[in-house]
Amino acid sequence: MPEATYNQFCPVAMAAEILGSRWTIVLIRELCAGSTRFNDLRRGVPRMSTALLSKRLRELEAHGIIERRSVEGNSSQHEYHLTAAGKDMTDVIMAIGIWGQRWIDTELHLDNSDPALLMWDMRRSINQGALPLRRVNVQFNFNDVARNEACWWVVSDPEHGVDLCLKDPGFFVDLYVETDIKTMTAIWMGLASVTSALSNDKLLLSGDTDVANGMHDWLGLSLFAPYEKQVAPSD
Amino acid sequence: MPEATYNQFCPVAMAAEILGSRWTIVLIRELCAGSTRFNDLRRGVPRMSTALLSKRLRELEAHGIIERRSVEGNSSQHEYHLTAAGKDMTDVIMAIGIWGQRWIDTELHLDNSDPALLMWDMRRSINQGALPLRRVNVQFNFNDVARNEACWWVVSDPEHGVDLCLKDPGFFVDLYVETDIKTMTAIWMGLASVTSALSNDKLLLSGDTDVANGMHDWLGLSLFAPYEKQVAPSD
DNA sequence: CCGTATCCGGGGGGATACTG
DNA sequence: CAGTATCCCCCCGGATACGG
Repeated sequence: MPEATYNQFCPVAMAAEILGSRWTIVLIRELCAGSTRFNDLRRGVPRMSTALLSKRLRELEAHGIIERRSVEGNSSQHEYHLTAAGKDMTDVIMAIGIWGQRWIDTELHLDNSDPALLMWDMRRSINQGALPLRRVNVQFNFNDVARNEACWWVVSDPEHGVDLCLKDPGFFVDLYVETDIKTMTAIWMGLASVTSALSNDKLLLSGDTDVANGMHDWLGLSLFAPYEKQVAPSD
Repeated sequence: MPEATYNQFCPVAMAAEILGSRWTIVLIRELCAGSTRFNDLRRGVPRMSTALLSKRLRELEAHGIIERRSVEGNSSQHEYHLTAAGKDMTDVIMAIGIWGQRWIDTELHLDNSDPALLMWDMRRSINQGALPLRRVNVQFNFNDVARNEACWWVVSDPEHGVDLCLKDPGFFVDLYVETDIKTMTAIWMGLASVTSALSNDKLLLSGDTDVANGMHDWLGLSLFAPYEKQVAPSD
């Protein structure tokens, strides 16, 4: 945090002194999305070093945006929770995200999309209510991604929530999803639909027909998917 | 602008790559407030070097947020206008400002408030409709500010708009406003009222009674004044 | 799992001077 | 008025290794 402050009384400038440092906005987004544990936060900001993450968390705490709590029973475990001020920051994050969704040309960013991050975000928005009332295991295969990050399992269990695995959990696979990372990202961001990707042969579903047909329901999208892009894509 | 990008497809992260560099948020605020000329922008971000201002303007242009136009008749004069994308950024600036107004403790910032910046902001929000339909000249005296920035004249003319002068324009003075910089800033930010400052003897008005009595009307406040602070001030 | 400590390079950006 | 040009320091933040 630069003590080289803007020296302005304007609330925008004062808030900008917090938001202006690298990674802070993205980190707050991850906190607003619900992550509370250090390693969960890491998954949402994978390219941020642990040292910097730790530093930013202390800064946010000092600014009264988050609160650090010990997990009961284990004093070396901690959780980071948004304060009232932090929850109120959701409005800021949404405004920023809506602007980005509407005005930033995405082509470039789609190409080097990180599968781990995509799956981490997708996991969070899976709509269990649209899945059968039993354990459902969906295997995602990305055909254009390095082998060690190409295959993911999303296990939805009415009792345990949704789990994301990079190792085969060994369960029966209800649905196989085969696609490339760019298509999957575009769908999740609301720039393409399951239906259109299927008819383009960019997306292949095999397995349980009901689960396959319901994909556009149980696959929740990005919070910003509803906001239509206002600029034409570059290609 | 760091090419060291966040490498995330999330719209929040993509927008944060623009907003995250120093001064950018404050500069966009000034653009949203209506400044279009280089030197007008400077007055809104007085501590920013011209070199950096120029650089940021080029970046904003590259991002499609502003458009640089030549002033007709003089090709060496330029104006910076928000594009549609830039105008849409107003929502982001408002969200940030509202958050700042509600949650940031202002005490520290009020103390080193810059009178030039305050007057520049105040000038913009003067409500001419609440002033007599003639030229009105209000002289502000700050009793705790270095001599060369202590005295300002605000000249409102129905035909020419509102002008701000640091040199005596020589007109008859309709109203003298005597106060300290902290009080004036607090009033403009909505943290104090003209009435309360008068009764505290922090503010002294002399001259035309009508203009004095109407001050809380013609003195428009900060855009963020209506939003109530959610945290108790530190002192 | 949950961080801290330390090193170190690159560049962001402040200051100053100068031009058309 | 509207910027460029240049210097150069400092510190942000990436990388790596290590402790509880």
